[in-house]
Amino acid sequence: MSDAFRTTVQKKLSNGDFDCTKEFTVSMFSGKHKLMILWILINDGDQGFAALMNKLNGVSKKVLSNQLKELIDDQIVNKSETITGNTKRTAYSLTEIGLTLVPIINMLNDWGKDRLAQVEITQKFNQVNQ
Amino acid sequence: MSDAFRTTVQKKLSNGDFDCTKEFTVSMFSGKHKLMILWILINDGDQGFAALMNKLNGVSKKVLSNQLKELIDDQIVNKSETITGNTKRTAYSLTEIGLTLVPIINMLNDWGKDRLAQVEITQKFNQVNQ
DNA sequence: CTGTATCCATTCGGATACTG
DNA sequence: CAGTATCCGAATGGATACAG
Repeated sequence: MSDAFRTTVQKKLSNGDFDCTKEFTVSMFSGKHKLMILWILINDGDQGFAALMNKLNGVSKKVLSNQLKELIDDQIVNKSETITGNTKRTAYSLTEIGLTLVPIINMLNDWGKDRLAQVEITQKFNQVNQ
Repeated sequence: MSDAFRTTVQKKLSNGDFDCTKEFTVSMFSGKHKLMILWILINDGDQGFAALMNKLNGVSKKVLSNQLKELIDDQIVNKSETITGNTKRTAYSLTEIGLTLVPIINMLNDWGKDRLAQVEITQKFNQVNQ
């Protein structure tokens, strides 16, 4: 899923058209890796840039950087930098607003799990009857 | 949002990788107009092609056609054709599986409404304090 | 009315090289 | 470690013309 949502929603909103509330919500996680980024922050806690790179398996730095920027822009994710001596440490974490997305993400996960289980059963059923 | 989700998720699934349950759910409505299509079917009941075109405001036939095809493919939407005499009537409706998305879509709508209200209040607050 | 076929512009994400 | 810059290919959506 690309981000036709985010751009379109932002245009609508800046034109005073607020009839896109559900699209607005989806635009929070419509980047290809955003859901997974949020999932990691929810389950594994705060993460540095490299840790996210590893856990995301196959994202380029540019893309990860962009998706994080948008999440920060949308106030879903917070970036903190702590400097100890001459080493800088970056950490990304969920904001309070980001935390309010957790029930939604869990619901998405549950629906997908149930649906995939259904599909699997159907496939087996069809195989048996072939 | 484009449909990087749908394609990616389908590839993962066909490779036996089922670790994308939430992405799978989002892929159900990741096309630019799918959420709105579902919203219309939920609130206004079954619709013909032309009715959807009108209510969607600015979609091209090709795009609408594609998004409907994918929704049908995902078993979220059903297409029925009734022929009376020599006139054919097409109607799109939600399937039983499609109906199970309703709570999710309502949740998305609620979150967006609340969040936009927050943002609006914040903006007014900032204006007052300028 | 309900689409399909073609062409085109834009956007998004991936690979790679470079920087502090 | 944490990015930015550049170039590129693929995918999406829009406009328009044509068809059953």
